[in-house]
Amino acid sequence: MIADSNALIEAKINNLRALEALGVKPYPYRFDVTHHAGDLQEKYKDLPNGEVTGETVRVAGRVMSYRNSGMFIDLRDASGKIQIFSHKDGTPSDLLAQMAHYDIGDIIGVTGIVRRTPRGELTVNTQNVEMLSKSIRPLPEKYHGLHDTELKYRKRYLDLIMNEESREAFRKRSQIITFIRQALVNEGFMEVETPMLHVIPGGTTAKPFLTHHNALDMPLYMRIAPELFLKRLIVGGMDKVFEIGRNFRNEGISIKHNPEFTACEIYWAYASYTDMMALFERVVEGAVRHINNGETKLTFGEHAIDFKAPWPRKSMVDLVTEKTGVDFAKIASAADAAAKAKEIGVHVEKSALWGQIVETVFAEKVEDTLIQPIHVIDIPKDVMPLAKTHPLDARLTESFEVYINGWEIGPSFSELNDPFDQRERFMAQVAAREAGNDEAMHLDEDFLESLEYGMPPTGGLGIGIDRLVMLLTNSPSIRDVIAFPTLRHK
RNA sequence: GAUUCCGUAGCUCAGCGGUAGAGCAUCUGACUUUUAAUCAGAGGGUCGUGGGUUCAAAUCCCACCGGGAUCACCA
Repeated sequence: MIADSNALIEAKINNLRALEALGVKPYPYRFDVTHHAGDLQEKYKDLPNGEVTGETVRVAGRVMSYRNSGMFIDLRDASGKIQIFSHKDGTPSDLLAQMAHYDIGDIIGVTGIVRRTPRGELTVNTQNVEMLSKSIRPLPEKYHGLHDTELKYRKRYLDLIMNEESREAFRKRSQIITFIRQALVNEGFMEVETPMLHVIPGGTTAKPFLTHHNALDMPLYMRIAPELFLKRLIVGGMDKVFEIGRNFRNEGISIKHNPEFTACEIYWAYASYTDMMALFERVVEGAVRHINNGETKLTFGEHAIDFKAPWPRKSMVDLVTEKTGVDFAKIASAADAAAKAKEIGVHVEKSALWGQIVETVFAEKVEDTLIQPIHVIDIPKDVMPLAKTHPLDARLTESFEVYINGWEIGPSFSELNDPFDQRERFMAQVAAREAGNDEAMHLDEDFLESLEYGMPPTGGLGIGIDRLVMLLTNSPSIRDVIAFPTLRHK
């Protein structure tokens, strides 16, 4: 019955059989929980040692520790821990006989009186205990928890049972997403859902996953970004929309990349990128305060990061100049730019455009130094095919990317709504694709048609939720904030 | 994809050419106001898999499987 049975599992099954022999049903249907451990800890935090309350509670959770032959049990639920006390003089003997067959890992429900022991531990004095689910597999080592990274990712439930840091990271993830959603709704944005199965993958440059619809007998791509559909909603008159959801990119896996990841994309009609910068700051600073006792300062690794807005705004070209001494704004041709890049030790492709060269130099020389939050603005048009041309420099766009801890947290721009300009940009992408760049965008005629009906001037914004959660939970790997990261099949 | 490190009991880890080890967990017993409970005893292993070198391999070499890290594309 158990695929990989061993002596430890057999011992627990023996306990299960012993309970059944005593008339206990090991997998009953429900239990009325009246209190949670964490709430009781909070409610009675000032209860003096040795005091007994008059409160009878019903708590349920997992047995994490079993001491003095079961007289003391540490019970943990989603909110925290509470001790269970069953003294032989105060507990019915038939109940004690059952409890002798309890194991660490079992899920039990306890009815009893709350007190604080003379040693200071908040405790429920047993009146009744019920087996709610018999565990038949051994838990990992109680002190060190589960360290093995592969096991943590493949059996996340064990990681969550054993490691408080993991529970905390996923609690905070939920709080961050809930905060962002609520903050946007409070500002009048409407949450929408757009397709994850795309006929044409669009909205960014990335390699897609390809799948197939049987009934329609046609290929479909998993979305790499929701952008083009959200803009269609803007065309349709939904002036403030956002979507929080999964994107899929068929690219390398790393400490900062998972093939499926969560992004929040926001579109705001009649706004421009400056409005989006302020919105970005409100949302992220607010999220930090929300999970950080109202404070804006957090530590990530060796860095102290202050999320307090406003964040500086510096153009990508100027940042490159500051770091390298080379002012690419004064270099007109791609060939000269490439030569200059080579001079300062940055390798660029022969076919690279001016904007691609600037971005490459930025990525190699500047990115890692941007620890405190900053808006890197006015990104070259060559690498931003969906952003409005900058009114003061046609080589640039009205755009920004937020960098924190040297990571790009999210891109944003004034959305290109000129259908003629957009068509030209798509054609440039098509040319790049034909020249061998398999990440270049596809031509999306249907999207162009929607722009031709007229899209208002619009600000757009994307936030990489996983990276934001990493930052806010001091998690060095994206796998620490994605419950079930993509792994090779074993 | 390249480079590099790791894989030993259910878990956390030692051992790194000469009989497979510890702690927790498990089992038996003691103990009944403990909290990494304690004390006494016991059981538990195809050292990731397959090949090779050697009198002898967990240990050295090669391949493969799985994982981590770094690098490249990318949020």
